[in-house]
Parts: sequence; structure tokens; C-alpha cells
Amino acid sequence: MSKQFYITTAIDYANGSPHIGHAYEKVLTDVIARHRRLSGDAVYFLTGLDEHGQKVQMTANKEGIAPQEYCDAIAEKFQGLCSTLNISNDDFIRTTQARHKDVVRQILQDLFDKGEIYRADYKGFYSKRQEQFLQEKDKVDGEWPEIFGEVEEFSEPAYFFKLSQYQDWLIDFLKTNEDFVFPRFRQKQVLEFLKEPLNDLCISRPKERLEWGIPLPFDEDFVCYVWFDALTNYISAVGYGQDGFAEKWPANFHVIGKDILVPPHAVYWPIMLHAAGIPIPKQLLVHGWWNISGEKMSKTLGNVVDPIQLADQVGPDAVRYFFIREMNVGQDSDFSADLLLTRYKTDLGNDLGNLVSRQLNMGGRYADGKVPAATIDEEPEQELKKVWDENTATVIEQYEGFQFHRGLDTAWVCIRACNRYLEVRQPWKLAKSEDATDKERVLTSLAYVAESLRLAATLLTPVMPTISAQILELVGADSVTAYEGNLTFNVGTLEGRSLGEKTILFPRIEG
RNA sequence: GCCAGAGUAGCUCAGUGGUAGAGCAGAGGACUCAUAAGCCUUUGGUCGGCAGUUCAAAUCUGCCCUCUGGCACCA
Repeated sequence: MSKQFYITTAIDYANGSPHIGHAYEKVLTDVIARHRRLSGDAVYFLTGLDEHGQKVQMTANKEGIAPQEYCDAIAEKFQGLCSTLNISNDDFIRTTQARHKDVVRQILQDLFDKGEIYRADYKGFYSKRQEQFLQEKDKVDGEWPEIFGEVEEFSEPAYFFKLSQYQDWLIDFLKTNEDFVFPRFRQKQVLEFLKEPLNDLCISRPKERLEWGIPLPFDEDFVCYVWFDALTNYISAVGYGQDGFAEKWPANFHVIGKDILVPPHAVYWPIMLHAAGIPIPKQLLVHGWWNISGEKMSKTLGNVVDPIQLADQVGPDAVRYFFIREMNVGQDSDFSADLLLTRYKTDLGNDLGNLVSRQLNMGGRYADGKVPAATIDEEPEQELKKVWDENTATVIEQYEGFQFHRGLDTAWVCIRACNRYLEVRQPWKLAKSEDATDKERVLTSLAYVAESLRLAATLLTPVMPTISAQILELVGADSVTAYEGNLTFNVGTLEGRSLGEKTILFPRIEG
């Protein structure tokens, strides 16, 4: 079997309910996955949940339940989010699953045997008053701030991964693979970061302090700390060490947020893989964050937005459309209920939904509910066809370059052209004419709009899979499983097909 | 402090050397197949500031200002 197109989201930390940041990353990854499928790739799409660590243990304790029970509840929420938003993931990895823990231990043992992991003393500081661990950087003017009270220095054994010895290798790798990180300016940030010497990475916590983790295979008194546990999900989910692994690995894309690029995904992960003799993923796609009405989203500000609630309000496809239309991949963008409702009302309801509505209505009224034959080829028809001919390839190119917001903008140029075409043709007027040519013009215009909607729905399939399928059905088109053969404007495609009943795709929302 | 990103119409943004653009919002209009929709016209900007290169700069160079993010053990 040939190599599949393997794409992942980051795994979310099981410490709370999903917000629109989680939802966006899944939608973005899903749009890429669907786009690749339509382009003919055999896509394998992974998402999942990171379930170990201090915070999970503490939260579960506070709620008086076992950590696993707590994680099960969170996992249900995140899986529910995927299902609500129509995320087409092939798998959902949870870091507490045996398949994952086995691989983590296998890699750790392997690196330990190779001498890549060593034991040493970890020195740190602890504030009893704040019950937290401190670092040198928490000092102000070389002194511990008053709020920490008495700070004691401690030293305890720990295990370290020899990260620093691979620094030069990584710099060289990044310079040779200029496109490893998208957008490119993010790669520059990585190289900036690497100008400072790396320290070795502490990968353990003593079990007495942290129980909720994967025990180190070579010392069961310790559990694995964070990154070796979390990042490894990308290979454990696709059967590292088993037959078939090479059909998926290396991943084509890890889609991640800008907060976990440096150092985890751009530094730790490539070095871990390199040290273990595993191929490096091909590319990291780094997206920005959503601000909420101009402010950072935070629990403290109380402005966290629940994606499920949004989907309840405007429907999952409209949420997907908003995310993709509004966010320039890599940059930050602003979210507000107003922006969402405006996009819903104008782009979706007025431009697209209403166009479908007029088509179905006129189709029933003037053409017996069937897509008629196009017998007229005058300037308005040529103009409309030209718009499609000039723009469909552009949309695909923009998708290819992760310029999804611009791809949608371009698609809307076509959709608006379609509304204009109807204004020029005015079938509702021509229908009253006794002239036989005018009758032909009415029928022709309906055929042109049907074909336009078929193309629009095809182009929108990655972003709005459900609505697109619905539009295709309403204009009598077959469902689309590939771009190939479906992106050329050919007005005869749907001739004779039945149009659906009048349908309001995006009902007006009051308020 | 260092590094990066952003700064263009009221709002969201496109535009990398050749007479300032789109959508939304605002104003006016004709129409009526349609979700009071769509269409046409229109108001609105010294393109963050200053200097430079050039016949020509939003676009290239330098300096500065504002906002955002990153700056190693953070889960």
C-alpha cells in the first residue's frame, strides 16, 4: 500500500471544556483533510486528548473522582465536539490508552538503552505559601517577591534527555528544510530561539509527587513528564513498531497553535525522533489565536466561547465557514457574536442561501422542477461562465497555499456574479413574455444557475460538507467525492435532473 | 531588553513599484423570482510617523511610534 496523507491536530489537554480555539484547530485540520481527499489523496486524520499530568490529577481529586473517570468525561466532550462540527477524523487517540502507553515506554527504554537518557539531580525552588515550584526567572531583581513567602531550594533525582547535543543537527535540519514550519516567519522564530544554547530536557517527575502518568520503564519510581508522553501520540496512534506504520508515518502535517511551536513541536519533537531513528514529520502548520472582541480569551476574563453553543445557534457548517473565512492561517483573528451573525446573514443567508431559494422557486414555477436545457448563449451567459472559468482554479490554488479565507472570498465573487446574472436576465419578467426566445432565455438562465450552484457546492465541500451536499442534491447533482471532473463549468451537466423542494438553508436569526 | 507579526475607508481585511480596492455598516434608487432578499448608484482613506532611493512607493531602505505574541522545563 502506498503512503497515506497523514495529518494531525495537537492533542488537547484534558483540563476543561472545549472552547473555540480547540474547535478552530479541528475545523482547520478537517478542511485540509477534506480538501486533500477531494484532491485524490488517501487521507488519515488523527486528533485526540492528552490526559496525564498534575492538573488533571488535581482537578479529579477536587471533584472527588478517579483521574480516569474525569478524563472519560472530558473525552466524551471533545469527541462530542468533533461529531457536532462534522470533523472527519479517522481516529481519536487518548494518552491513557494502552496502545499509547506501550509506545511511550518502548521509546523511552530505547533511548535509555542508547544512552540518550541519563539520571542527574534536578535543582529547583519551592514556595510553601503559594504551594508552587519556582524558577530563577520568577525572581525580581535577584530576590524572590514577597508573595512567595519563604522559598526553599531543593534537589531531587530526575531523568534527562540529551537534547543539547542535537542542537546543531536541528539548526542544520531547519536550514535545509526551509518549509518545515508554515508560515515561514514562524520558522525564523525557531531559529532565533536556537541561537541560545539548549539545556537537556527533564523528562521525569517522582511518583510521590505525580502519580497520574506513565511510569518510566527503567525506573518505576518516576513517571514520564509531559512531552515524551504527549508528542508521542502522533506515532503511537499509527502503530509505531508494527506493520503498516510506514504507510502513515512520517506525518504530512501537524496542525498546531502558535503556543506549542517553540519549543515542543519545533525543537523537542524533531530531536526526539531523530535520536530514536524515526523520520521527521514533513511540515508543521501553525495557526494563530482567536481574540474575543479584541481581548484575549481567558477564563479569568470570563469571555470563553463555547463552540457547541455556536453550532446550536447557526449550525455547524456556518461555524466552520466563519472560522475559515475570518482567520488568516498563521495570524490572530477576532471573534465576536456580531461578526459571526453578520457572516451568517450576509454571505450565507443573503448571497448563497437566497440564491438557492430563488433558483428552486423559479425552477418550480417556470421549468416544472427540472433543470432545463440551455439553448441560449448570449453575453450574460458567456460572462457568467467566464467568471467560473477564471476563478475555480484560483480557489483551489488558494486552498493549496492554506489561503482558505481568500479561497472563500474568491468563491463568493462567483456566487455574487450569479446573483447579478439573474438581475441581468430577469427570468421573472421574461417569463411573462410571449416571445419564444424569451422562454428559452428563462430556461437557459435556470440551467446556468443550477450549474453554478453545482460548482459552488463542490468548491465549498471542504468547508461546509453538509450544506454543500444539500445544495448538490437540491440542484439534482451527484454527490462529490473528487474535484477531478467536477470543476469545469459545463451547462449541460444537470440537464433533466430534478430540482428539490424549496429549502431555506440559512434561516434568518432574530436578534 | 532581544526577536517576530500587525498597523490601508466607521468595522473586517485584500493589495509588494505605475493614477488607492472588496465585503459589511451608512445614504439614495429601480425592481420583485427570492430568506424585507438580490441588483444599481453613492458617502468615506494625507495606506502608523519622519526621512531616503526612484521618472514613479501602501509597496524598496533607514530611523521612530503603537498593539500583539515568543524568549527553555510551561500540563
